[in-house]
Amino acid sequence: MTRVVVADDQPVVLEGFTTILGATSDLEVVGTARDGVELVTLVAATRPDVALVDVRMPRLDGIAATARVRAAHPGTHVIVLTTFDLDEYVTRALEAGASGFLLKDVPAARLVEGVRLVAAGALLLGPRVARHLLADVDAAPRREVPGVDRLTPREREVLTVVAGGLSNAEVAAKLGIGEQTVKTHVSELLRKLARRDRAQLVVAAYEAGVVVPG
Amino acid sequence: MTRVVVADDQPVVLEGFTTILGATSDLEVVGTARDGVELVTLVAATRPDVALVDVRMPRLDGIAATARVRAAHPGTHVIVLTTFDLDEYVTRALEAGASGFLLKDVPAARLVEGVRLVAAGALLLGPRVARHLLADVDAAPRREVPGVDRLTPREREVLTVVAGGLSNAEVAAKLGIGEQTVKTHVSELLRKLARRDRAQLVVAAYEAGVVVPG
DNA sequence: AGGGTCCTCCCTCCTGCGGGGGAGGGTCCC
DNA sequence: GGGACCCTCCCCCGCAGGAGGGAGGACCCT
Repeated sequence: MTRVVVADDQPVVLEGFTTILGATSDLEVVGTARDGVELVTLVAATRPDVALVDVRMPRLDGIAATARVRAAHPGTHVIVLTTFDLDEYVTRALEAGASGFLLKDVPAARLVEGVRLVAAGALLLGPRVARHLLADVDAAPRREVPGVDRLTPREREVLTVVAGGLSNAEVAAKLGIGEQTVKTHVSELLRKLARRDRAQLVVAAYEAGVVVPG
Repeated sequence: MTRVVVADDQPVVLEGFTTILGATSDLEVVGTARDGVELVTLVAATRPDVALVDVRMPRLDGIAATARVRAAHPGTHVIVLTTFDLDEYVTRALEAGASGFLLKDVPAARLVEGVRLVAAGALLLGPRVARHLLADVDAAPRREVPGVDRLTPREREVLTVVAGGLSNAEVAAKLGIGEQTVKTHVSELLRKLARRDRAQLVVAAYEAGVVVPG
């Protein structure tokens, strides 16, 4: 059962969302709030899986409320509700820890699906927001690790898994190949990246940005 | 009715996804492909709403196939299928125009929900991918590593050096102590941080922010 | 049709690593 | 004085990890 709270200053919106979510067997609305302050208190009291939060609210707006909720209760994923798909809210909301956006006139089916996916930890964005975000990805800070560019796709994949701290046998199981094959890939990684053992391989992976901490 | 095609070189995957999607009333699998070239032809012929595409395929890989599909038919939204939700394919796939990622062992319900949302134009990312993309936006979210606060000063020091990829003998030389002593500290680190080997210790160090890449 | 790359898997050999013990000396504080 | 830590060092032992080979099949490009 996924537990949800809804925050909006418009009673009609509150009513609508509660009705839709309450009609779904695996979703449950455990509370509603009419402003940001109420929301923060409500989340602290009910510890919901998902919070639907309007951007525009009295006393404490949706962005600030999202930041407080995320800071105090990381287990609660926030979906920001907007009337229009305004880009300027998007970045700030994401920085505040929001997991997704929905328009207030979203079809019932999509609302339900979105809540479920966000509860599972997914990030849910509209198409325009996506492009906006991708611009930042290109600026990802990576250190030059000599040899990473000469890795084959499979080797890169193995590196990622090894960098998670898995043993050869575990890597083999995860990739569905033999342990001997993993050893071959690892040896090749050590040679190409000029490292000595898998611990140094983990270091190289973090330096190269193949994995990101956090 | 949402029309879907599936592309994967593994018949079992093809079969599984087709069965799941076919059992849903508003989804319809209108074709399958075993490699990228087949996929491009299939999309041109059927104009589906969503294409589920494996990253690893013969002849034309999933990334390249995605780029061609998106260029020729922007109305078709692509979901990339991966074994992991965080690997070197993610960024390239998004640049190629993919709308989302799903693990091959995704639960049926989430698969169906994901397909519907992507068909509607949403961007769908897993939790780890989301963090990856938000790495530059989000302000360095240091993960809580249980036990790191119970380390003695010397242990913390050893951890930092070990996280540099040094062997026990090298750590000993660097700290001016015996190798046996280093082993004792390392064993203690493994125990307190609940890790198995020094590779996992390196991971823990990066997660805890004891060392910082870049 | 052939050369090159990649992925896959097999073998032997040996070292470094980590588990599981024990033990002495140092400081600090009760 | 007697704990309670912390740092230091020692032994034995089993094993995963890595070196150094070889080999077959699939694919790609020319």
